[in-house]
Amino acid sequence: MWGVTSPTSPERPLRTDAARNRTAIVAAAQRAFAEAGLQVPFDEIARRAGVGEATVHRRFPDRASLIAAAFGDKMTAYAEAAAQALAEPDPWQGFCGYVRRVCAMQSGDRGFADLLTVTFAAVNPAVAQLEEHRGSALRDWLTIVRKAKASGGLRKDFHPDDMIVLLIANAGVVAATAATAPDAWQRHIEYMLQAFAADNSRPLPAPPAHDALLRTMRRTQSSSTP
Amino acid sequence: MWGVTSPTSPERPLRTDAARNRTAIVAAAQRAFAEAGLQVPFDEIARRAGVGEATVHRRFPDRASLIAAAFGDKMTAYAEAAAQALAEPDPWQGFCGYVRRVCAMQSGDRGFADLLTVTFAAVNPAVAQLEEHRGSALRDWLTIVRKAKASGGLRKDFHPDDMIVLLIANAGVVAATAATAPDAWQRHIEYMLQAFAADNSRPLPAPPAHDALLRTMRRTQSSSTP
DNA sequence: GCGTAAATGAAGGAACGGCTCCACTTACGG
DNA sequence: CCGTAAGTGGAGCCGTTCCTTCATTTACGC
Repeated sequence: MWGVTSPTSPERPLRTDAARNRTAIVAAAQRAFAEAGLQVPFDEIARRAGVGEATVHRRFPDRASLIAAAFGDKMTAYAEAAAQALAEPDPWQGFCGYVRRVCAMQSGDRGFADLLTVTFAAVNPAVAQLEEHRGSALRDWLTIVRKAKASGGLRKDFHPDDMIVLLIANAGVVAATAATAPDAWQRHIEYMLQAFAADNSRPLPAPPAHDALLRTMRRTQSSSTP
Repeated sequence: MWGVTSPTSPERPLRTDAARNRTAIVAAAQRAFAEAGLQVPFDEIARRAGVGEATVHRRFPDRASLIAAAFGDKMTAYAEAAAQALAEPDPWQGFCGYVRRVCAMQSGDRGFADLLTVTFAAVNPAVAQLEEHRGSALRDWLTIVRKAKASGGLRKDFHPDDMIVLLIANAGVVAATAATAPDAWQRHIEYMLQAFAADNSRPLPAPPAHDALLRTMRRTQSSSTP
């Protein structure tokens, strides 16, 4: 019973004032998430939107619904970035460009940084679409990796899941440094890209089981960065 | 007025029952911090120690005092690890071994992982000693880096502060994967070490200002990993 | 033993965040 | 216009966490 989740929903449309408020809430949530991460208090979002807290809860009964509404566009852009990287003529450039681009998206939006390291159970259509975009990006990523290896640019023992760990690491860096050294992530990522290059690559520990990483992303809430 | 901070303090010694409780609190805090990070609720620690919450607050008026008491030994080991790495005959092996060792310490203790990415204002002797050990490790680290560069193993454009970002990244990885893929950090670190090697190194973005990273570590609390 | 200062923890205050109730307001079809 | 269903937000409940108060218990010097 999560009510109407989109202005163009098949359900009975919202009254004009309600639709206006819904838009304001989503916009406020986008700003608040970007600045403070996915766990911003609801009352902060309500305050920014100029509505009561109850209105936020009425329109978005759980955090996942609000997150899905707030990040719909950004997740679309995320999936499109993967598709574009795939179209890049030089596969290794496509690979590097994609990694840089996604990490840059994380650095510009703390909520998005978090979002890329967490999955949601699809409790409503908006959340499901979010996860679909994630899946689409992932499928393209597998191809990006395959072609980058074939081109000789990417080391052969690179595992697609290495990107998940990279995103988690980058989310940590971005969260910690956003206020004080907002470009710190770039150097870290360039180090990683140089490590991913085929030249001079040396043996690595085995990657974690894919299942384990999926479970990692399924963690609901946890506190970690002190 | 933060009471007696060590059983061997110059102040009037604790009564035997109080000393026993203090020891139990520190032991409980070590376990709780290791499992759940630096922000474990005080009542959780009190419960584990089998004392009332008030007793914890009486002995350790603020979180920093308790953290300092709980991590005294580990910070000593941290400083010693740097000194030992310095004694290693092959400077590049010393460098790699130290990075691996410190990251392993982070992976084994979520509280310690957090601790290495945060500094505390020295409000009492125990905290001051903690920060002294951190400083000692840092001084040795500068030498480790210098010698590793001189030996030709470490790339010349490596900056000592790169380790801070690495510790932040690793803390994020460890926090996210501890429950599900506890060895995930190793592969990430090996990638980084290969990137740090002198062979085939390519240009990097400039590192952030050192001041900015110090300010980063001075952040008090923040929530980030969702 | 015993008097006393030290030590204790149950209880409670204050701040916060999620979430709900419900009396009041507003849009909008007729 | 106006009746009504939709919409709203202040007020308040519940759970959590930090921290303090204070009546009771305990260790220890004599």
